[in-house]
Parts: sequence; C-alpha cells; structure tokens
Amino acid sequence: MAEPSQGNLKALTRRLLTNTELNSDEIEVLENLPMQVKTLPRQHDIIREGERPSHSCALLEGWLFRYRVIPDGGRQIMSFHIPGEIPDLHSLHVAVMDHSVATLTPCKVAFIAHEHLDNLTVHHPRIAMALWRDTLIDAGIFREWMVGIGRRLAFGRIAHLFCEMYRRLEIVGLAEGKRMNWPVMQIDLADATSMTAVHVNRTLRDMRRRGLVTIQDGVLTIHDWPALIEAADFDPTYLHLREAQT
Amino acid sequence: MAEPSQGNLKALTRRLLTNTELNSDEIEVLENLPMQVKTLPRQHDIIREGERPSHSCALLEGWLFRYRVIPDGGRQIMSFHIPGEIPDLHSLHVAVMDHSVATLTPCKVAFIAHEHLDNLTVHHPRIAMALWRDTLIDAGIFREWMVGIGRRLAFGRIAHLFCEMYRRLEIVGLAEGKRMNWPVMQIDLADATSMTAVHVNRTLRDMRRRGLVTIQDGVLTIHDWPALIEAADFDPTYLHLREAQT
DNA sequence: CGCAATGTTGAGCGATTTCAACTGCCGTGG
DNA sequence: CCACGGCAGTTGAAATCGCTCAACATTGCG
Repeated sequence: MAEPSQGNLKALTRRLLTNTELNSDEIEVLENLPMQVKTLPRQHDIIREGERPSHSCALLEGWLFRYRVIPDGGRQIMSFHIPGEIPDLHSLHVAVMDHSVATLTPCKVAFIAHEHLDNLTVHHPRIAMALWRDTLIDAGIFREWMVGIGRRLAFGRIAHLFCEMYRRLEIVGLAEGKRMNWPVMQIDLADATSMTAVHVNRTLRDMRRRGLVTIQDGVLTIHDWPALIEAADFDPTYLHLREAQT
Repeated sequence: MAEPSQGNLKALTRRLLTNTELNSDEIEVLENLPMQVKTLPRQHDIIREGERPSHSCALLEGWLFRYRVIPDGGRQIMSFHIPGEIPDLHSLHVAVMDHSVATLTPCKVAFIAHEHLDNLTVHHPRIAMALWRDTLIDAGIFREWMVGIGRRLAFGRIAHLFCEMYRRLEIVGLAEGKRMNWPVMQIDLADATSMTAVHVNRTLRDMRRRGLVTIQDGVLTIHDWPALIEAADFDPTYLHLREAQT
C-alpha cells in the first residue's frame, strides 16, 4: 500500500510563509525535521476516526481530504488539502481523531513524529505560533464552509469552493492563469458541499452554460473570474493570506 | 454601554481543566492574569468583523455567540459560548477578525491584553498547549456543526445542539438533572442551525409533542435524554472532554 | 393602554432529493 | 479483437423538506 520514498519539506515552509513570517533559521529547522516519506495510492485512508496517531503528516504532492462518515452511510468531506499543508496537525494536542484523513489522488506524504513537533514548539516559540496560527486559519475555513452549506444555494456553494481552492493553489504557485488541476470528482464535490451528485451535475452544467467554469480532463478553467466571485460572494479575508511575497 | 466591574478568572481555569491537565502553579498564573472586567447588556457586539483587537475576552457570566452577516441580511451564528470560554482567543494569532462576537444575554466579560497572553505562552509552554488545544476543540465543534447543518434534518439538528450545550454546561457545573438555562430565542436558534424561525418553531412543537424537550421561562428541560441522543445522533467525542474530575 | 418583541399557525411554493434509466469511457481478460 | 464490467457522468420525473408570506396570539413593559 505505502512505499517509502524520497522528498523534502520545502512545500511545507513555502506554504507557511503564505500566512506567517519566518526567518531563515526557522525555515532551516523546519525543513530538517526528521520524517518518513511515503507514496500512497488514491482513495486511501491515512488516519481513521477514533485512532490516536503518534505522527502528523505533511502533504508533499497530491490532494488529501478530511471526512466523517454519517450513520446513513453518507460522507461529509470537511476540507481539501494541497501540498505544504498538515491536515492532522491538531492530533498533536487532541489525542483522539474525531474524523478521518484520506488521499484524493496518489500522494507523497511526510510523516513527522509528534515528539519532534513537540520539541520544535518548545524550543522555537515563533514556529509554535506559526503552526498554531495555521490551525486557527483551518478553523476559519471550517466556519466559512459552515456558512456556505447553511446559507448559500447550490450554485454559490460550488462557486465558492472553486474560488477558495484557486486562491489557495495560486498562492503556493500550484495554479495560475485561472486554471488549476481539479482531481475532485462530482461525488466528492457532492460530499463536500452537502449536495447529491445529481444536483452537483446539474449545477456544473449550469456553470458551463453561463460560461463561468468548465472542467475537462482533470483541469478546471475559470472563464469569468469576476462573475464567479460575484456568484460565490467570495471574500478571501478568512484565508488570512499575507500579501507581498509570491 | 459597558461598565467596569469586579470578577475573577476561576471560571476560565475550571473550564480549561475539563479538557486539559494543569498544575496548581499554572492555575495560579492563569487566574492572576491582568484583566479588565466589564458588564455588558444583551445583544451587544463585543468585536466586529474586520477589526484588529488588541485584547481577547474571557467570558465570566452569561452567554456569547459568534456570527457572520450574510449579504441577504441574514446572520449565521457559528457558536455559542458559556462562562470560562475565550471565544476570540484566535485573535491572538490571526490579526483580522473574520466574524463578530456578541452577547446573547447580559454578560460579565474579562478583557485580557494580547501582550499578557503572549508572555504567558512564551514562558509557560504547557499553558500555551492548553490554550492551543482549546482552539483546536473549537475547530472540532465547527466541523460538527458543519456536519449537522449539511447532513441532519431540522429535528436532529436542533436535538444535537441541545445535547451539545447540555454536556458543555454540565461539565462546568452550570447544569444538572437534564435541565439548563436556555436564553436562546427561536430566532437565534434559527440563525445557528441555518433554518427559518418558523421552521424552528414547528420543530420545537414536534419535540414537545413527542415528549423529548420543553422550553419554559428560559429553562430547557430534557424529558427523554436517551431519545434525544438517538434523534440527534449525538457522539460527544468531538468535545474531547476529560473524564475524571467534575 | 398600546406597542414591541416573541412565539404560533396555515397555505402555497421552490430548491434539492430520490429513484431510475442511460451514455461514454477505459482497462481487463478470453 | 471484442465482450464485458465498472466507474463517472448525464438526464428525467416525482416526492419532500423547509421556505416564504401572511395573519394572529401572547407576553412584558413604559
């Protein structure tokens, strides 16, 4: 299932720098964290609800998502994660997982033992702050999704997700020109937006017809960014991105 | 609007101890934080979206809630807060507020300057951990609400909120015997569950008729706790409460 | 007493779900 | 080489949960 492989943590620091200032010493410490890199296939659980992980994982390549299974057999996807993010950083301080983490695409993931992260936070308060900050922004994204699911109609809900993912990918250099890789299937999109796959399908057709967005061969193209933002009522404040560096 | 007044931070430490272990030194440091206590009327904004607060507030008495205003004039309530909680602790590391905080009832609130909290976290890593942990549990509650809004029907959604608030109040000694003070009006409940006030009203009538829950004179009584848990599909794991101490 | 805030009820409407069928694509194996 | 199966996507028709609009009841308070 999982093969050991090579990799480095540059994606991690690049990502942290998008919302926090770090000096070169701190960047070096972070990038030299002891870790074990694994390559994982798509649709593969990394951690399951109820477990007590001893490591956190930094995503180096691919997409991950977090989800919960609902009694009726359904699935709520709570977030998507792109390279440089640590989706289960919270397990460092909250022992029991209350949701699962899985790969959306084939992924390269760096596992870092909690003891090393603990050491880091004790000896480098500014890094601790940066990591804490990262989990706080995570929480802000949950709040935004909550508003989206509760208050936006299907169209705006999907449009908003497109806006969010494009900004997040763009800021770490993984998207430009209003195009991005889009490995999210309609079923996943449905599970993330609390809709049915059928309705996701119809809504995407709508977007196509209105000339806002098309998805083809795993690539999403935004044809009318202002209109998409308008439809989504997208305000990126909640992502708390630093301007300046690119 | 706000009158200075007396108070102490015992509620804060009592609350932190429900999910974290602290020694007596740490408790003392926390309870002796410099602060300014204010008494505020109900339905009064403490911080607004877009502001950059220099203090965080610990709630000593009353209920607070966090919310966002939606373009159509609506309001999404994202969380309720009870004594001992610090609803805007995240502003310590995320400068700009992406939502507002307001009083639901008349409240007594302790304002603590960020510089003092910063000092605290640098000199007391275990306290920093406890506070970080608290914000992580907060995020877990957002995830749970997201699932509720997206996946539960009106009945279960409201039932779940009742279960959650009862457990949170009970663990800090503010509720027992399946009864709790309930200052949440039907409109607030609607804004928190992404429903209309009309439908909240009908759903509460349903609960009454089925003999699950009644609300009278600001007191909510749970008549059939097992049935409520069942209807809500309530699993308190996400609250990450320590057992043991009461 | 009158007004404002909160709660209550009815009737019709609408966004989304459910159920079901069908298409196109791609890898596998005979 | 083609048959087959499975997966993802697409479309239609009927059902439903919750919304909207509107009226009315109740309570508390100046």
